[in-house]
Amino acid sequence: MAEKITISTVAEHARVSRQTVSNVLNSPHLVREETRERVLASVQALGYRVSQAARQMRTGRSRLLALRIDAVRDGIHGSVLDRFLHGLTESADVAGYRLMLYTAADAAAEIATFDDLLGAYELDGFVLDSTHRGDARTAWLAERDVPFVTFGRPWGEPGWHPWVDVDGAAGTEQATRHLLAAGHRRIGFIGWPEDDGEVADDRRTGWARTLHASGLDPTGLHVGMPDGIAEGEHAARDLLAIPDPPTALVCASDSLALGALSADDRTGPGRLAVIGFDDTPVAQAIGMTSVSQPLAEVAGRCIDLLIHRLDRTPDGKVPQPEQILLPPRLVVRSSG
Amino acid sequence: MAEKITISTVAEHARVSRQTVSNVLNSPHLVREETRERVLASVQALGYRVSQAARQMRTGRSRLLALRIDAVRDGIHGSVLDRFLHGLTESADVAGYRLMLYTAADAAAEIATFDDLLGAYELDGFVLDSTHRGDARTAWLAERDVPFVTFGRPWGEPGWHPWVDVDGAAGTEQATRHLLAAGHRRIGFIGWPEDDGEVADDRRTGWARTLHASGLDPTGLHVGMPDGIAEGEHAARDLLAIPDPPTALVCASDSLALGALSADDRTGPGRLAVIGFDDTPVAQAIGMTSVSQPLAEVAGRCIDLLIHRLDRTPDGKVPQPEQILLPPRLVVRSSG
DNA sequence: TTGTATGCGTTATCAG
DNA sequence: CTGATAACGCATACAA
Repeated sequence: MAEKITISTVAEHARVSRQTVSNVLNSPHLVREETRERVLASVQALGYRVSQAARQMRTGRSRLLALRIDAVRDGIHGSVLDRFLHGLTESADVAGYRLMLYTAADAAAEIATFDDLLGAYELDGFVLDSTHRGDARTAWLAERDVPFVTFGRPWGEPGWHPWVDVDGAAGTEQATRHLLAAGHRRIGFIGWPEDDGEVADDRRTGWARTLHASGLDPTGLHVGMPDGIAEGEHAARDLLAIPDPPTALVCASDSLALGALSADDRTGPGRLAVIGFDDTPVAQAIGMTSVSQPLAEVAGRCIDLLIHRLDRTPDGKVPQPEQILLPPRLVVRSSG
Repeated sequence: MAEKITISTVAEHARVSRQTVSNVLNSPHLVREETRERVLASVQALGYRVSQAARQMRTGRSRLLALRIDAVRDGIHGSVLDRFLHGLTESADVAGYRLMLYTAADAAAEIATFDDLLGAYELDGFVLDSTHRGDARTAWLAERDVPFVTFGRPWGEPGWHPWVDVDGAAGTEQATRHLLAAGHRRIGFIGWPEDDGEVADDRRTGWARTLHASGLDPTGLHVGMPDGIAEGEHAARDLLAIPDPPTALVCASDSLALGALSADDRTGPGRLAVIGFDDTPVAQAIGMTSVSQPLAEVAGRCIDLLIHRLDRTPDGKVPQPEQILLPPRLVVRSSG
């Protein structure tokens, strides 16, 4: 076992005081170039690393960020979280932060966990997702001045905290435009029920406004269903049964789209065109056209915003929260 | 902002010494029942939480475990990691540990990260996955006496470190038995190339031995391909082209199985039966029979083994490493 | 059983 | 620019 290498070890080795080493690390501008290089060389030579625990004790900051990881509700969504997680870890890493995971069954439990994590580990910030109007979690955190970002808009008042989101309406708009360009004129939409939240509205809106902009009437061409394959199939059957049925469908999720695809047993050129949302592995697997969210970028921006908020804290004043809305990208495959 | 609640605050509130509070927390048996309850009540009342940073400084233990999260190579595998991750987080939580994430491009980078994490955060242990024969990571960790478990066997000498794994051969055996029971006699196997590692061998073995046990000859009925949909389709076409072709296929992954499925355009009773492996969302989505790994249990056992190793460290002697091999479960759907 | 003293590695303050 | 000193919150040996 190698001896523990502390800041004193380095100081001795570089023949300076302990404090100078600390300065080299934390306030390089205070130290003469020559000295700094010597110290840095010693740091390298000894393989010294600052003890986060000791630093944290002194500064009250842990350089730790936290993210909730849910039980897998809808398996099909797994990969979204997956890619997001990787992006977060990587971005946090380059900024000198680490990501910690926690679980919670519901919002109340999550808030209790905030308290725990803050008390025990002095976490520097949180990344939240699946936010909704009047989210109790964001209110709790804001009230205590805990830094956080959300992946998802606070639909009520979009400006009050930092967030990053993907423009769902722009996504369904792209999908709809693509179908229009392919010659479709009767384009339906399968989404989630009206009262299912703002994301549902958002995605439907992009489709509806695009049809309108082309002088087409979306009335009667959309149906809302809970998310799921069977639900998608059912919804598609309903839409195909109306007079002058749609020749193409835009869907709010890959699950719905997958179901829709199986509702049509025609093959060849006359086949129903279907576009999904999220570009999950399922879509990739079966060659389904889908709207892809730029998750790595979302993650990167989340970290940026959070770090920015963190680094400015010493000023005393909280900076103006920033918001970033990212466009998704249509991945065209064979289904539409 | 509420005042910082330290062990002294609690001591005052409970009218005992600071030390007594510490004892209540760390060595309850040293404290009289009555006193202990009073202290615990104060802890509750004040919402006190021990500072991990301070504790860590004293004890050298962080109550932090680390896991690598890769870039998504094969999207279809995403959900496996996902469920595993959730299981780990949850199990670690109940044991009083937290999970930290890190990324690394390759084994060398991962080892550098070990060093970093150990030096800066004094991590208590690591959970590794995708281990292989002669894994440099496990050797490095073992050499430094760093506690770790792996999800996956060290195929060379199975007994030298704690691990949890899923019995792949048992999985393909179940799949093959299921097909035999359904009346199939010509059952093929699509796996990975011979030199693709031990997992590939393992999964193929289960299939082959089951056919043998039924007096059937597996010769010429299997093909190895890199993982992928297109590869699966190609492999299936090859197998269907031989004289007396298979009527059913067991596959080493859902990707391969998905491809295999699309290689057969027959419908109805005569259709090629296909069974996948991993029970990914894709399988669930399209109703494909697949072998499911008990990921939550794997995660739980990993944490158990790790904690066990951690808690015994004070003894001085390293306990005998334990190994756990878990059986997978066949999820029967419509494809086979 | 309880209290007292000390140190873990770092950073902030302040004097040189 | 550099060096001494205190303090962060907790746990441990030791004495009472």
